[in-house]
Amino acid sequence: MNKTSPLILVDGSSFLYRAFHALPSLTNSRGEPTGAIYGVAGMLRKLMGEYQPRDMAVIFDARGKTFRNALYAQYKAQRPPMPDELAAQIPPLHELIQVMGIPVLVVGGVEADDVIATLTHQARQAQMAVIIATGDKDLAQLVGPDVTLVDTMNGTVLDEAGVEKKFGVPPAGIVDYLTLMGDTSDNIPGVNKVGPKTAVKWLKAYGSLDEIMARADEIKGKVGDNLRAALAWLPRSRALVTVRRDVALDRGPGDLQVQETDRARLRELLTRLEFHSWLAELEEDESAPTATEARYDILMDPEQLDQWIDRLTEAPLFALDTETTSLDDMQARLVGLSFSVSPHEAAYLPLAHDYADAPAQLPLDATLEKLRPLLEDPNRPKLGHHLKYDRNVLLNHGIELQGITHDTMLASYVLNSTAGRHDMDSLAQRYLGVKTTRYEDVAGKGARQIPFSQVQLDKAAPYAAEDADITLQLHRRIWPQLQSLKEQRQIYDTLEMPLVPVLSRMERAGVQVDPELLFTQSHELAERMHQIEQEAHGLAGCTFNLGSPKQIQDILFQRQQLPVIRKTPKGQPSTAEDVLEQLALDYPLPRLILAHRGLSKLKSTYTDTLPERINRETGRVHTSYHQAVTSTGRLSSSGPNLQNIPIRTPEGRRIRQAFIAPQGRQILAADYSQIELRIMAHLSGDPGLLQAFADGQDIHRTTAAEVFQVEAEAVTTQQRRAAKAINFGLIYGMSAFGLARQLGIDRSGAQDYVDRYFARYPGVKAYMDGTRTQAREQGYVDTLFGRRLYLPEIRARNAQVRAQAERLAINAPMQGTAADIIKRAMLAVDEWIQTTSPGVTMIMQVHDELVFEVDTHQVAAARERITALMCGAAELDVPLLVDVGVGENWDAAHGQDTGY
DNA sequence: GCCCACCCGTAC
DNA sequence: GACGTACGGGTGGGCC
Repeated sequence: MNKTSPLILVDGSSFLYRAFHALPSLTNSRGEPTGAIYGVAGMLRKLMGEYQPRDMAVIFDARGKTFRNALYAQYKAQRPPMPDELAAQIPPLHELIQVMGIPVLVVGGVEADDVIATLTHQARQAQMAVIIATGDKDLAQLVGPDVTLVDTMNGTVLDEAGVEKKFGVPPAGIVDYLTLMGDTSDNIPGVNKVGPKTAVKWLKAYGSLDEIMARADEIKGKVGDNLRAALAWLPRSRALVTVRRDVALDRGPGDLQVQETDRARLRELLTRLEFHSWLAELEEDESAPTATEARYDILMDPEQLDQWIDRLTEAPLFALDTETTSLDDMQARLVGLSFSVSPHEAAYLPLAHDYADAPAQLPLDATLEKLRPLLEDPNRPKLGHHLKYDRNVLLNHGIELQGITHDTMLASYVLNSTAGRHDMDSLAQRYLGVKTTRYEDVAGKGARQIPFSQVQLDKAAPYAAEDADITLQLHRRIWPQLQSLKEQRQIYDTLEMPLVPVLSRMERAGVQVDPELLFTQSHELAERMHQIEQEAHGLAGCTFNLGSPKQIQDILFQRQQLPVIRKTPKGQPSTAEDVLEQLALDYPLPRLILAHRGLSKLKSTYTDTLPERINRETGRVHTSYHQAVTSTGRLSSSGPNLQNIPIRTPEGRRIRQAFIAPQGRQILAADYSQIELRIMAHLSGDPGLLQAFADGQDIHRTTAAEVFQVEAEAVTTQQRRAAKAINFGLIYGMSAFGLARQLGIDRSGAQDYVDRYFARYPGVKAYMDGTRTQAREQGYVDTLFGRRLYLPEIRARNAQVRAQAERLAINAPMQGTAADIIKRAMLAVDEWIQTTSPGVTMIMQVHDELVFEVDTHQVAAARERITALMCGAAELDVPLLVDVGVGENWDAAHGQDTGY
C-alpha cells in the first residue's frame, strides 16, 4: 500500500468549458467575463477542501495544433473557435490558480488528457495513488487499482468497478468502446449507427476491437456493412482516442506540491474579479483570532484515557460532545467523543477517523465499554449542547446516556427563546463574545462537505475539544442567569430537561408507514393531475407550468386579464388559495389551478416523500423533534415533519391511513379538546366562558348563540362557522379586518361580531387589554407556568411592527400554556410507560395530540390511563377534556370509538 | 452548477 | 397590510 495522500490531477480544460457554459453571463462591473473563472475556481476549492491534497496540478490544453491534427487533419475541425469571452478568462484563471498555490501545466503539441495520462503513468510507477478530476469520460481508460476518476460537478467517483458499471466495459476496454462509437464533438468517425449498446455488445462478444475488425464479416445487417466500411479508418480513430502516456515533461509527479496561498495577491485578484463572497471569507479567515490559551488533549492511548475517565468520574459535572458521520440521528455513527471539566481544558477521544494515513486510534467498541459505566450512570451529571442528539448517537452503539442534567441549548432557549439562534456558535458569540471554529471550517459545507471521519486529526481534535470546552464555558455563563429566575428555572428543570430522553425515545420508536398504500395514492394523484393539466392548457391556449405561481400570474393577470384581487408582500398579484377561490366564481381556469395545486401538494410533500423516509434498518419513519425552535414553547418536527400531515380533506386523510400499527398493536390517538380556548377561559377568568366549558357545551355553538342572539338550538351552520372563526381569531389576536376577510363579509359586519363578542364576554376583552399593557410595561408576556416570551418590538414606533408584536403578545400565552401542558402530560405518560407499561409506546406529538402504539390487549387500560394523565397535566378553572380514538391506523384512530 | 428567497399550502 | 406557530416543495433568479 502507498503511504502518501493521492496526487490530484485536474483536467482544467474540461472544467473550463463546462463552467463557461453553466455560467456564461457572469461579469464584473467592468463587463469582463468571469463565469468560467468563478466556476473552475469554485471546483478547485471544493477539491482542496475535500482532499486537502499534498500534491496537485491543474492541466490545460495549450493553444495550437497537436499531434492529433497531424494524424488527422479533420480532428476537431468542425469546432467553432473559442469564444472571446472564454479566451479572455484563461490568463486570469491561470494566475488565480497559481496564487492559490496549485501548479498549473500547459504543454504544447499534446492535449491536457495526454499530460494527465503521462503523469498518472509516472505516479503509478512511483507507487503514488492518483485521483483525476475531470468532466470528460474519455479518461476512464486510465482508471486502475489506484487511479480513480472524480467528477466534482456532480460528485460521482469512478473506480474500476464504477467504470464497468457505467460503461459496461472495464477501463481496458474504454478505448475500443470509444473508437467504435466515434466522437462527433471531436469529429472522430466511428462505426455509423453504433452507440453505447452495440459497442458493449460487440466487445462482450468478441473481446476487443482487433478481434471485431478481424471477424467483421460475421456481423450481419446494416451495422455489419457500416462496420466493414469503417475498417479503413478505425485504427486511426483508435489512435486519436488513445491518450499518450509518454509525453516529455519538465515536471514529474514529485514536483507538484501544493504551496501556501499568496494571500496578498489573492486578495488583489479577487478584488479585481469582484468575487465578493470569497473575498469576505478570506478576510473573515484572517480576522479570526487563532491563538487560544486552551489546553486540549488528544486521547490516543489507554493511560491517557484512564486518566481522563478518573477526572470525569470525580467531576461534579462534565461536558460531553460527540463527533459523528452524519447529522441524521438515526444514521450517525460515532467518530469521536470530547470532554471537558474545566474551562479552557478539554480532551478529544478519536475513535473512528478513517482516511489515508490516519494514526491508530483506541478501539471504538472496547473504549465505549470502558466508558459505559460512566455514561450510563444517572448519578454522574452530564452537560452538553443539544444532548438529545448525543443520546441518540450513543444509542446507535448500544449506550444509553443517563444523567442528562444540563443542556446549554435548552438553557438559552428557556432564558430567551427569541434572542437568536440557539446553536453553539451563536451562543458562543452572544454569551462569550468568541468566534468558535464552525463545523464547515473543518468539514466543508454543501456539496464539498466530507464526513467527519475523514477530517484529519490535527484539525478535528481542536475543533471537537473546543466544542466541549465552549459548552462548559457557556453553561457557567448561562446557568447563573437562569438560576436567578425562579419560574424559568422551573421550566428548564422540570419540563425541558426531563423531556430530552422522552423525545429521544419517541424519535427512535418512529412510526410504521405503509409504502404500498402511498405508492398507489401517488399514481392516482399523478393521473388526475395530468388530466387537469391538459384541461388547463386547453383553457389557457398554451402550455404552462401549473406549479409556477409566476407563470400563473402571467396567464391569469396578463394574458387573460383577470382582476387582481390582492398582491403578495412583494407586489406581485397573488395567486393564493382564497384569491383563486374568488376568481373561480367567475372564471374556469382558477378552479383547475386550485385542484392541481391541492393534488400536487399531497403528492410531492406526502405520498412521494414519506416512503423515502422509511429507515432501512427499522422499517419505520423517524422524525426529529426540535425543542428550541419556536418562540412560544411548542415543539417542531422535521425530517419528515409529522406535525402537518393532512386531516381536513378526505383526500388528505388517506395519507393518515398509511400510518399504521404493526401486527398485534393498535394506534391510539389522544387529543386535547379546545385546549387553547379553555386556556383563554382560564387566563381571562371570564364567567360566561368558564360556565360554557363547565357545562360541557359546544363552544362554537355557544359563541354563535351569544353573538347572533339566538337560542343555541337555533344556531345555523353558517353562524357556527362564523363563531368558530371568531374564536380562533381571538387566539391569534386577529383584527376585524382579518375576520372580515376570513368570513368574506364587510369590515363593519365583522366589527359588529367582535363588539358583540366582547360585550358578552367582557372578561376576555379585559384580559386582552391587560396582556397588551403588561407586555408594554414589562417587555414580555408569560405562560401559566412562567415560560417567558420577550417582545422588544411591543414599543416600536412603526405601527405595523408594533401591531405584530401585540398579536404575538395575545397569542403566545395561550399557545405557550398549551405547549407547557402537553409537555407535562408527556412526562407523566412516559414515566408511566417506563415504570409499568412496556406494551405502550408514545410515538408522536402534534401540539395538542399524543399518538401511541399499544399492544392490542392493553388498549383499554392505556386509554383510561393516558386520558387520566393528560387531563391531570394541569389544574385549570375549566375541565381539561381529552378525546381518545383507537384504530389500525392514524386516520381510523381519530374520533373513532372502537368500544375498548 | 449550487444556493437561497419567495410563494404557497399543510398542520395545530 | 391586516391571523399566531411551525416545515417543506417547487420555481426561478443570483452568483460576478
